[in-house]
Amino acid sequence: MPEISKAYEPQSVESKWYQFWLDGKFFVADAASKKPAYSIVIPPPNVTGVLTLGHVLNNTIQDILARKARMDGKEVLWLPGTDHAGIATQTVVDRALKKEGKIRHRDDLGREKFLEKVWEWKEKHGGIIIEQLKRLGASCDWSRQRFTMDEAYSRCVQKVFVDLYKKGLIYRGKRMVNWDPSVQTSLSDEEVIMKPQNGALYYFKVEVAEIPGTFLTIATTRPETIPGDTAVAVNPKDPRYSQLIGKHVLRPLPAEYPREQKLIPIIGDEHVDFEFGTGILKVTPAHDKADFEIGQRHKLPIIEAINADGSMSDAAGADLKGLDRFKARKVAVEKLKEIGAWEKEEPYTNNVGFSERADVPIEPRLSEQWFLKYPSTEKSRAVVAKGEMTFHPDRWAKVYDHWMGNIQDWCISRQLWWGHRIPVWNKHFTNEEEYWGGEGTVQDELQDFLTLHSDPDLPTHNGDGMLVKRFLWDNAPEKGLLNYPDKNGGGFTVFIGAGAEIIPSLSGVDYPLVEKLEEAGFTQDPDVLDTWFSSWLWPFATMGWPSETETLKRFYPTTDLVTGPDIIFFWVARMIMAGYEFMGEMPFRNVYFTGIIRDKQGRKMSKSLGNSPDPLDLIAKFGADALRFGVMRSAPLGQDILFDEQHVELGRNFCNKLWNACRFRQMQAGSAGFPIQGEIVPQMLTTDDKWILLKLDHAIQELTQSLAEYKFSEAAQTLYRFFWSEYCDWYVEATKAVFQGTDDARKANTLAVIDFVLSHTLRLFHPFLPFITEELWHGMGYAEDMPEGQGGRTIMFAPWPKPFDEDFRGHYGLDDCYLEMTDLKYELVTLGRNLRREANIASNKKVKFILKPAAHVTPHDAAVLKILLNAEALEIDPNYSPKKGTAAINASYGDLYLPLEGLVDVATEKARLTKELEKYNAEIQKVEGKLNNPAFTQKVPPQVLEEHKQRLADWQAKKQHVLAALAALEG
RNA sequence: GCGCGCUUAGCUCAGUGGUAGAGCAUUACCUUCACACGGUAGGGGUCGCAGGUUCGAAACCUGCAGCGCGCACCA
Repeated sequence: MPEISKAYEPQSVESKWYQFWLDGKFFVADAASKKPAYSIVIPPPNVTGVLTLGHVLNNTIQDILARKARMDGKEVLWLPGTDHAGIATQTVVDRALKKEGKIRHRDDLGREKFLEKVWEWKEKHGGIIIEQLKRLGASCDWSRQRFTMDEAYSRCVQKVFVDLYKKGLIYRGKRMVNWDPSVQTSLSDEEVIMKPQNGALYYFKVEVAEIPGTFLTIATTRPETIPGDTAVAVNPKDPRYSQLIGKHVLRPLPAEYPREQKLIPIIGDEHVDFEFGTGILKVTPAHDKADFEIGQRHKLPIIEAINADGSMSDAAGADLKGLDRFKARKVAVEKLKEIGAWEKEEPYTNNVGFSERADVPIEPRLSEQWFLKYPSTEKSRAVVAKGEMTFHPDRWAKVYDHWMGNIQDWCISRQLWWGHRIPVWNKHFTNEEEYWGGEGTVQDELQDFLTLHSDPDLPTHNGDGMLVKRFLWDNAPEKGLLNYPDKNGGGFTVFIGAGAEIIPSLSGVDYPLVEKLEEAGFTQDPDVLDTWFSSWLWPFATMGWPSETETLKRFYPTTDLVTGPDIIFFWVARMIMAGYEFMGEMPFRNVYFTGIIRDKQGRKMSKSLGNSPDPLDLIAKFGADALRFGVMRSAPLGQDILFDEQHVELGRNFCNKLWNACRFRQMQAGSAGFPIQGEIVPQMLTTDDKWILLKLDHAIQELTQSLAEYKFSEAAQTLYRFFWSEYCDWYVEATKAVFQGTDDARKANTLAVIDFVLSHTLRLFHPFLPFITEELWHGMGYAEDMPEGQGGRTIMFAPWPKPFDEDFRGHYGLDDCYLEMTDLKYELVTLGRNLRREANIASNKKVKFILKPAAHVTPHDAAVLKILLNAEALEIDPNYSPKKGTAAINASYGDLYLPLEGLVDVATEKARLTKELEKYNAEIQKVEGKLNNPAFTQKVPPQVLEEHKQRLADWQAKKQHVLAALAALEG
């Protein structure tokens, strides 16, 4: 540090050291290393995403953990990568292409061309967030960076699909699913969020067909689905209506239908709540989950009134057909009014499911999808319940447990193009001959291959083995497979799941299966898998599974996972299940759930609110370290973080303080004009030296403890307090007494203490502030004193400071009594400064103090007091007797006098003392009240009694001192 | 509806039965030779409400209120 600027300038420092770390390959994990392993996998951000404050929080924590682990001597793997994020990415690219006017709909391009565009987009924008993470200082092993659609990763996904299928856990079925009409895909239950919506409850009436003139009133929130009604239901125990069960009503819509087409039965079903609405429920099996179940129970027909895109179908009738579902609601109401079926509407708030991503109301829709029955649920649930895997904060364990206890099958297929395509091929055959093919045909060849490589243990339909599945129409329902894949015509369909193990390049079998299948007219299932169906494999798929790689052996299970609680079910729970199912072991030992970043007002960050600052702007303005520190200092465990730029400013100020504290040391060394050698001479240590060393020891202990408990904000506060309030405010100021003196040996020793403290402090700071600490580590020359691999090249591998042991304390004479002794000295200083202030003496005015000490005061302590009090002179006089007009404070360290003649009017000082006296009197009364209570003195533990007695004595002593001071003032 | 969490200074939060704390904000004074991205000293709280346990409650128990979250859901 030859030229030290007055303020820390992060920009050039940050890029310099990040490049240095990359060049040194310091982030690269060595699977062959003998060190104990520490590993953490990044929650992969969306490949096309940009860095948000949420990422900053999350990745700073991970970086702190990783850097701390390196300093603890661990072999650290922090494995980075990105997620293909099916819906999000497809939507982004789709929108961009439309905006450029290149397409009106993705069908204009077709699947293959569209996917090319997505890959182009990925190549162009996919690196952005990774580069941004580097700006933040993330110490990821970039040589192991993965993407969820890397070729090897895709093979993992295929293998998992086929394995789970073989285990009977994946099945295809026609079910009620959550349908997003905007993207036109199914969604899992987790992707649907319920939102209260202000709507109306519409009442309309229907005539009972068998009893003309008798009408029933039905309440519904969705009149537009009336054309899809295939029954009305009442509770069989409801005396008002039970006698009507078995009769029919005339459905009012579509209005143009003839009478016989309007007849729908009145059925009895326990599901109906007779207190809601009128106690009569219209049953729309095609568009409501509960109604679908009623429909199944009563074998009701299903009429689809709404199309996949959310428009009304032909079956909705002439009036509604083609309309958007919400427009249709209004039109349906109008129509009911027109035909005289209308009764009334009431305002009503109900919960409506919204697509989490597209934020549009989802539509329950009957469709054929792939489902997964979750594997390894019991182990996964137990490991958290038993505390073998720890959640921080632990209340999330309860949320997890509840979900695991009510787990539903997972709809894993999506009607998208961007994603892992389902590894299933099928072809419909009209007859057996066509299926078997003639001698020498592709068909025949396929049969031979598949029979050879199929799994004999698999339950079969026609003896074809595992990977060749023939689902005859007749057999399909028995297997719970409803008419897959289509139900047109006779014949049968062959279904082939091509798992990773039979793809030639992996199995060593030289047979291009997929090509042959396609040559034989097979087509691949058009759907892709839910993005999370690849993400849930992340901890081991990124490490080379299914191969038993060295990385996997060394670093799986991972140590910590850091993520947001919003994806506890999407990702965390599923990773745990996948870990047990495929690795036989938990994927991570500890999970840390961050809070959610909100703005100052507590609102979620969002683009539309414009309350989401760009972290890169903040880095440019304040520095990456400042951003990290500011965020960490305001991120208590388990609570949301209210973000305010002031926090970052505080981080910037803190870095500057650190910078200048080091600058101060350099300036003292420079002016000392002699070579510094770092050895501390124990005999020369002052009480201040011992005090700061003991404070350092405390800070090391507290910090180590906080980090072990994942209390990052507490850790940041400890650092802040130690460095600013203890080191800078007291110790540095106290050392000026030495540096302004003439004793070179003392100066050298003080510098040695400073170097000791700073070199430890920089290490304690490094996980939080990687850039500035590296800069100072080298600039201050501390690197030179360390062995090559342990701080000599980079602070990254400098050993994490350990609390002082007995030998160390003994050698340097670090007895805890110095803490108390020095605290008392500093207390005197604060009281003395207070005296100045109360006397209205300007900060820059030097005045004379007289100290009447309680014990011997060394020349060093006297010099320290003089400097800290900003005194012109400090006279030590054990026999001092104050004259009239002298302000005084009385502390354990001694009595301090400030002759006020000509400085202030005595009345102000008198008022101050009187106020103080009142305070002491009140305290004395409080303690005396307790001590005079026999119930207290008899029942309280002796130790507490002693404390109270001592406290009383202290207050009384202070009172006496104030009385004396008042007397002194008056002379 | 079920479950979880929160309520302490203007703000954000620590505080597991014994003298109410921190940071920020705020007020006053100070450009003193590391730092004004700074220094020094202050002011500010019936610890959500009501009961109970206890010699003693911010803390433990019960009830209530308000806020937030998760799950389920009646059309």
